[in-house]
Amino acid sequence: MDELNEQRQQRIKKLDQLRRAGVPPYGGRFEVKDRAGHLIKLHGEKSKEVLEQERIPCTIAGRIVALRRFGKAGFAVLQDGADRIQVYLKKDLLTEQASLITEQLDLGDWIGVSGVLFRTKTDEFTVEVRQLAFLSKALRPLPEKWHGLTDVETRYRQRYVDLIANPHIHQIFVTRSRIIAAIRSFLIERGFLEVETPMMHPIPGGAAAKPFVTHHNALGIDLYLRIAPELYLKRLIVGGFPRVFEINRNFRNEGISTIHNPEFTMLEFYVAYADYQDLIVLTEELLSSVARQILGTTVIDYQGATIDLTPPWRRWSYRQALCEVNGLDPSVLRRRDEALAAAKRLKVPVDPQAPLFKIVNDIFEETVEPNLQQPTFITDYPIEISPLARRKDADPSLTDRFELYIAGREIANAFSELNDPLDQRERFEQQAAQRNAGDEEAHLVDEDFLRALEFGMPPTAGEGIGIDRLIMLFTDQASIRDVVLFPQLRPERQP
RNA sequence: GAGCCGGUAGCUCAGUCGGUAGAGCAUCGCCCUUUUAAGGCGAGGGCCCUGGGUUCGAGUCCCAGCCGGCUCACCA
Repeated sequence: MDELNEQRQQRIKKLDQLRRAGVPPYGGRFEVKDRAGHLIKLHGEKSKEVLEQERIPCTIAGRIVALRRFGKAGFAVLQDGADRIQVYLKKDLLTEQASLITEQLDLGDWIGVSGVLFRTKTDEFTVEVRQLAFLSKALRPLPEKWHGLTDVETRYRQRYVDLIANPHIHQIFVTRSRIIAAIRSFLIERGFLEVETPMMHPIPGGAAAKPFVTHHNALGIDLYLRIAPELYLKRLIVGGFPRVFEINRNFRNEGISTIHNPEFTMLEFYVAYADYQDLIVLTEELLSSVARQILGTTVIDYQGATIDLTPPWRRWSYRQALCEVNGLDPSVLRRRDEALAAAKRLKVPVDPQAPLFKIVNDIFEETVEPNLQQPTFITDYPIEISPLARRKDADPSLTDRFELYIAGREIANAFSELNDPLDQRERFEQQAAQRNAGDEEAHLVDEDFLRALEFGMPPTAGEGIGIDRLIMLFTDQASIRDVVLFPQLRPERQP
């Protein structure tokens, strides 16, 4: 018999013993009157004498994560959410049935207890148990108490165990939830309406990416899991909602890495009558206020580097940044031969057949992006790589667009939206041509979206923020898998 | 997709030159009514990721594969 089976059998044996004693091993309702964290906050600082005098009753529940028994008494540590509290189980104070339950307890079991708060000889804040309810039996042992669970594969595959064994992981996901809640309330306070748009699209659009395909049987059509909500949110601006946002999943059928999960969470928001400059200010306010609210500071530590989110952040135009970082003459932006030569000199691998904008962009991504550690708005992107953005009035080869970089990564992408339906049709057609030329990620022509624009979309600015990467930044995590509860992995062999 | 690293008890890890598979925690038994990595004595527990090969003999060497991590490529 292998070891897991042996431990499982032992626990099933205890489960039977509970059942024979009339204790259901998988009980029903338990009236929790207190939370460990709240008790600690309210009474955790009180002295032994004060606690003895006040005799504060309490009723809590949780999972047993530590058990120290000696003869006719023992201590258990209950995990209640993010908090742990010690309980004292003394035979003299318990009913016969409760004593019997105590004898059958294992690490991992769930119990509910009622008792009185006190302080032990060693000054530990503790519940002296008078009543004990058995709530649920764990058949599998918890990971080792000292090292916990560290095997990354098991941590991701069995996140439930990771969350039990590693309180700091638990905390990351609490923080994640708080950040998203803070973003949501920031936007709602500013008059945004939260909406939900389709996850299944007949035509994937709003980003350059490879989609997942699925099939609807009754309709007899293929559908695509959305790569972005953008085109639907803009339809809503056309429909007359002046401020909308959506926080939801996007799906992209591409590689997996420390910064890519096939499904990831995206915030997109759209503001009618505004332009991308307004969004620069809004983004500074949003991220710095969330940082203050959740982390208590706008100066954060990310993977050993200090990042200052105190506004204002640097604004740097795409072309200027490219030339300044590499000491290039602006003529490289106009002449393909010069751009190729610059790429070669800078050791940026480029396709010699590629068009000018592609060569320039490759140089940009290779040389500028990784150096943008402090928050930086890169503005005025070329039109060829911005098929949904409005042209700059002063220079129609550029767009009213910015991307926000922090810690060398793109965190946000925003622009004044293209609301000219005729220009949008031309851009789609250019994209379609790029697609025919072999670019699988170029946009498809979305006739219904064009129809919507023809009904008239007010001037609008829109932005997308990658929530997972933002959470990584705010929780100092190097891998997206550590901020996504159930990251995508290859299926394991049936356990 | 490529390169590098890893996979040994439930967990965390050792395993030398190829020679009967080890520790701590966990589990089981006994002792113990204020411990906190409780303690003491004793015991059980292994598909060494999978499949081939070399060898008298493979956890160890070779080949192929599976799973994971990191780096790179693509991307947000």
